[in-house]
Amino acid sequence: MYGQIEKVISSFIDLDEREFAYFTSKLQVQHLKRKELLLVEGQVCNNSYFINSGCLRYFYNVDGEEITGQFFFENGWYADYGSYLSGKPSDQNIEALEKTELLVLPKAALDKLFIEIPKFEKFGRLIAEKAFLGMRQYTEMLTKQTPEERYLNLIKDRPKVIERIPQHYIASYLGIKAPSLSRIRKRILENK
Amino acid sequence: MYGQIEKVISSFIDLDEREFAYFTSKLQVQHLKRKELLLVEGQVCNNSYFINSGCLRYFYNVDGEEITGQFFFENGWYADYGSYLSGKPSDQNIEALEKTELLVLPKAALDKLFIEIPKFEKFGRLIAEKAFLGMRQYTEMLTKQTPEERYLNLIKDRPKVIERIPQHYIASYLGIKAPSLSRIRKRILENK
DNA sequence: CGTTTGCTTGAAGGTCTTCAAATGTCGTGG
DNA sequence: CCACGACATTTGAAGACCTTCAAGCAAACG
Repeated sequence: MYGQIEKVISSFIDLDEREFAYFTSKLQVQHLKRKELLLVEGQVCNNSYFINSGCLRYFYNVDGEEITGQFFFENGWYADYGSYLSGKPSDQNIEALEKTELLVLPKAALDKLFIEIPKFEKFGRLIAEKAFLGMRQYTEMLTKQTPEERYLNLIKDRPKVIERIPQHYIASYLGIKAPSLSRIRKRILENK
Repeated sequence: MYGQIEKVISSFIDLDEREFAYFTSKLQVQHLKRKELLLVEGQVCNNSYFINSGCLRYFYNVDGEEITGQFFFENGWYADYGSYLSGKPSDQNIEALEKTELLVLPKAALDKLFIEIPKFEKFGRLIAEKAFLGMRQYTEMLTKQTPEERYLNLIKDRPKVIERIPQHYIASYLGIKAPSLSRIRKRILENK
């Protein structure tokens, strides 16, 4: 039931058996169907989620058009950090792209863990640091690389995205439109 | 000498007088002239910096061209988080745009504080969370807004940038070239 | 007061977008 | 398990916006 979460937590902090059992006692399982929404714009994100299986994407709306911000796969964490931290309504939507199983960690539970087991404060810091670095990397990708370079690097660095995600979502994630990505793929094939 | 740093720290965690004195005992003062470099690509960032006065910008090179990533003003913090956390060489350069006074907090000192005064672990988490939100906001600005919207919002949200930073750095920060920003400004003036 | 640095402007060129239509693929219900 | 329908991808043509290159002008630092 608790999949790989112990391994993932252990890569951040050392917990003994009792602490881990206490931690898992806070978790709930949640299932999502393909295309089901986990969070809708306007709601407050009061949980963080560990992905046991499946995958999620988050997106936001600009002039009625969806922009995809990121994809999350099994053994990853998701929360709308902005809403989660501030308690304000989210401007994100989060959607399951496949049948997905989540472990839900309510904010109240994690806040309590920060106090009861101070090691978790470090866990919180490391998660935030990692989130920051991921976001910076994404930003630099958008500013440093041409669309074609972005796509080639995505193939190299995150093949899961190429294999499992519909192309028009990938295009949006790369900052271009679906027809442009299609033409980029054609160009790459022709130059091989 | 320690300017506003006490106030800024207090907004994150509560320290008593002794703890704060212990904290400041770790700090060193550093002065930079206009255009002086604080960190050069390839060096490891082993400090974090509190800005007493002046301002900094960080930039990185892409095909010989400088891209400006962010500006930092008095009472702000700066560190190249990527290099700081990993111990790997930085790919950033950091430059003083004005005569600048810094308080230097060595990484070793902060790591020691995490252990000696556990409250600092929370400080570290809050700083990381804030850094993440700032980076996400910047990314969404780049993806959601047109160049003209970005410039208008910058005027509204961060007038200091408009007043104190040369225009071609602002252009780079907004993801466009200097001549384009110049034309945007012209367009705005004409439509008033 | 000179020299460096930054800003503006024009013309030409490139790349992505838009719009639209045709083709292809995949998931679901029968 | 098949067939249908919805959704996704590809492609063409035209257009928009930013960039490039280059030159002239303005401003500001020392």
